[in-house]
Amino acid sequence: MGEKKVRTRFAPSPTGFMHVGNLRTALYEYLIAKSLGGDFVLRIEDTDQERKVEGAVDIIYNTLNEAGLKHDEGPDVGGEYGPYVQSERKDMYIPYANKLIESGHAYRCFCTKERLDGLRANSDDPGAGYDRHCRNLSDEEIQELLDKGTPFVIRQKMPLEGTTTFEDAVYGTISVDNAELQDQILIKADGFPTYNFANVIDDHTMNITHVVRGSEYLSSTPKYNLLYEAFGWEIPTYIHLPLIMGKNDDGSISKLSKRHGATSFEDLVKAGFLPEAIINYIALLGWAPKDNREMFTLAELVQNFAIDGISKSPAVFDYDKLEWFNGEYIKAMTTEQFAKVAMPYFKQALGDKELDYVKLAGILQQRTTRLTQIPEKIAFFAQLPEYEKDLFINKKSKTNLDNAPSLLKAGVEALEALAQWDHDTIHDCLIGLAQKLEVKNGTAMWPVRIAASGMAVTPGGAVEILDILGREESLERLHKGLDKLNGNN
RNA sequence: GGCCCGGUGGUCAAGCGGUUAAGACACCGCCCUUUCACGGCGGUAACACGGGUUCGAUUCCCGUCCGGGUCACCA
Repeated sequence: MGEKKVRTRFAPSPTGFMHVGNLRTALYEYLIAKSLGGDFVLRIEDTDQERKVEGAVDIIYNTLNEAGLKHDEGPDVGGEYGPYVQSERKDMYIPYANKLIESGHAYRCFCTKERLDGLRANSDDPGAGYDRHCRNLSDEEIQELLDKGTPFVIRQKMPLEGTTTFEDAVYGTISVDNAELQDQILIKADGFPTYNFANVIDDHTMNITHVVRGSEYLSSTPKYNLLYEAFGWEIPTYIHLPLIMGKNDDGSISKLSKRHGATSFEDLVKAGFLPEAIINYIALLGWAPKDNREMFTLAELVQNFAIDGISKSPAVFDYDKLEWFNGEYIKAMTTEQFAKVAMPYFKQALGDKELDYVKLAGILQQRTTRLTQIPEKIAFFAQLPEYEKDLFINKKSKTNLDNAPSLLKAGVEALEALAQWDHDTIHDCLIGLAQKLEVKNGTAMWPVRIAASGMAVTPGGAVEILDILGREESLERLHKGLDKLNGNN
């Protein structure tokens, strides 16, 4: 008799984007399943017909795919517990709800939406809820309403006293007074189940062993438990995750949401972050390994993940740290790999201009932390920007407007005499020049780099820039610089 | 407001009765250097507060304060 196979599920509702909080939940669900040799299933929770968004399901597939979180079962890959879309399971829920009515754990509520709204409006208690008006209708009353075709919802009949207690794998034992629990709706007037009800039915019928979700569900978990108990079903292992928070403009902190900037996976990718870096970073938002390690591939996370490493306290999403991770991932790539992911950004800055992209990638790789930084860093390759003479002044390099003209002139002459134009030749030429003039390397290099780029800060030094620019364009730019220094321009 | 959860540097986070309270990001210096980066070295900075329990509390208990979550025919 082996243990039951571990099964976790990611159950997003198709809202049109994948929030990082959801992605992190999906990641942990994946890691828990895989680290325990189990299955990770995808279920689409689309019971809210009013909120349907076209194409939203594809975004879920794409994100999971780009993130590498491969699901074992789901609407697209199938499985023996289908269907995996809740709207397609619609007919399953009502019989279960009726069973609850029969056993006295639920009842029909004929109250109108207007009455409910009025209830809230007339109360000064912000926590006021449903007054259980229909909880004790007589059989005759119910039959009469039914005969008239009055629309109704099905509500869960909560115990009026006592407490409900459950165990959470990260938060421990949690008890709530039953009196706190609302008679929540199980089946809506349109016949669709609410999220809370569908979840329990689906998790049970799909044999989910570990229910992993954000800690915002902590306080509604007793309601779930009561449902499991009413059906006599085995209660799954609960694993609630600490929330991911965002910093507001005023410095306060709240649950990460749209107002905190780029908070969907897509936004982040658009902002120049690599999927691997995003995954690595969010894995550490709420979980820490036994040792001090920070860099993890997905496969390494599977090997190292442990539920007892999950934290209880909320974590603030830190873009700086994400950016650091991104830089590390960029540096870890081969130059060819980097050139490949950077290509769209090269094109964006350079248009049709043909340069040696691998060389370009070589000088950019060590100084790029976000792909989107690339265009502005290399725009000067496409066109020499307008620049001020003052750029030739640099204290550290000991250059100024007095010595720059002769320095640059000597540089141009030396470079023009070159039989070959490649990195090493240019390098030796300029170093040799510095020696001949008895100045620091930097003193000879500075005016050349400025004239070649028109920028105070560039990726790569004078040698690299000249090499990439090529002989003709380099010399042309250097002459322009000379003219500028000599006041002919 | 009721209920639930949390509280170690600015941020992430080790720690699980005895430590000079790790590490990472960010920040600040210095070094390296043809600019900026990268890299190397070093630095500033934390156990929310008050009571207990204990020989001894960051660690255990209680209270206070602070923060967050939740109270929908949303998920």
